[in-house]
Amino acid sequence: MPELPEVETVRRGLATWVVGRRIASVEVRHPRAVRRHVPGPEHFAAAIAGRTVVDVRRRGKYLWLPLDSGDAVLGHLGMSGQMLLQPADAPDEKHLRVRFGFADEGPELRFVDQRTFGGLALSEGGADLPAEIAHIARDPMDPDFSDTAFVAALRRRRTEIKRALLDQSLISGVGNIYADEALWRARLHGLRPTDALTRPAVGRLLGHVRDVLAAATDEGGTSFDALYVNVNGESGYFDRSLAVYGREGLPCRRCAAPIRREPFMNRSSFSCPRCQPRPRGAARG
DNA sequence: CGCAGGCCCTGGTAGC
DNA sequence: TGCTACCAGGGCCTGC
Repeated sequence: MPELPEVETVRRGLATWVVGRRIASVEVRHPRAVRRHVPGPEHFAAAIAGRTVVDVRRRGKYLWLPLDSGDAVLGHLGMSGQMLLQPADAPDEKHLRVRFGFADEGPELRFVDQRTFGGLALSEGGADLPAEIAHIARDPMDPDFSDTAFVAALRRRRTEIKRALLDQSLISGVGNIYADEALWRARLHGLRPTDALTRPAVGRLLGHVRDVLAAATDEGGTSFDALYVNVNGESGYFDRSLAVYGREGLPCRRCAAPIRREPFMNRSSFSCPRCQPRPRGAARG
């Protein structure tokens, strides 16, 4: 569920609360949370303890905390990951995975993750950009994202447009929710073949992707339940603004046709049957 | 190489 | 009531 707007909301919260603070202790409560850190949980904890957080950065759905050692704590929230600032004496969350205590004895940083798809790792020398995520494309809010290169790369693909939007090596930060929302705004069905889209059509779609990501970030992200929250445990409000996602059977906000839901990659796609006609030859869901 | 699909997880809920 | 089945889904990995 956390896509770019949700991760950016968390990044901003962390930037406010942890930059400039020295980490005094690291406690890994569940080894799966640091499974991407090959040297293991003990190494993870030892390499971070004593270091100061100097920044909080993001690319797509990945976050990282550059440390004064030149390394970085790299994190992904997966589906249910949370980064929470909590008083040190607050009771442990049920799904607390990693706890960071600070030398100033102020609020702790806690990584909480119910479904454990998320995780943390120490990226050696990764303060600027962790090598582990070098394959992740820039996201569309990155000032160095190239629109023309994206349009060209997308049109070279031999796949469907929604699959391309979800491909983090082509454009990062977009997940199932915002892909559906951007496609609705662009009046494109997700099964449209990428190589049949014109440059202007892809350019318009990219504009809608950017618009919906920006609007959702302004609202603090989207949340349907208590799983996604910012660092203070608060939910965003963008779910009120969704046009198609999760709105099966409800009227399209443009034309009032009932929103349809179709199976897609073991999950669901939502679209308007009138504004977003299924392309010729595409199998019915 | 590009692309498609399986798998990892667990809490909530629908259905019987 | 209590059980089971299913669903949510991002990214890594494998196989074609």
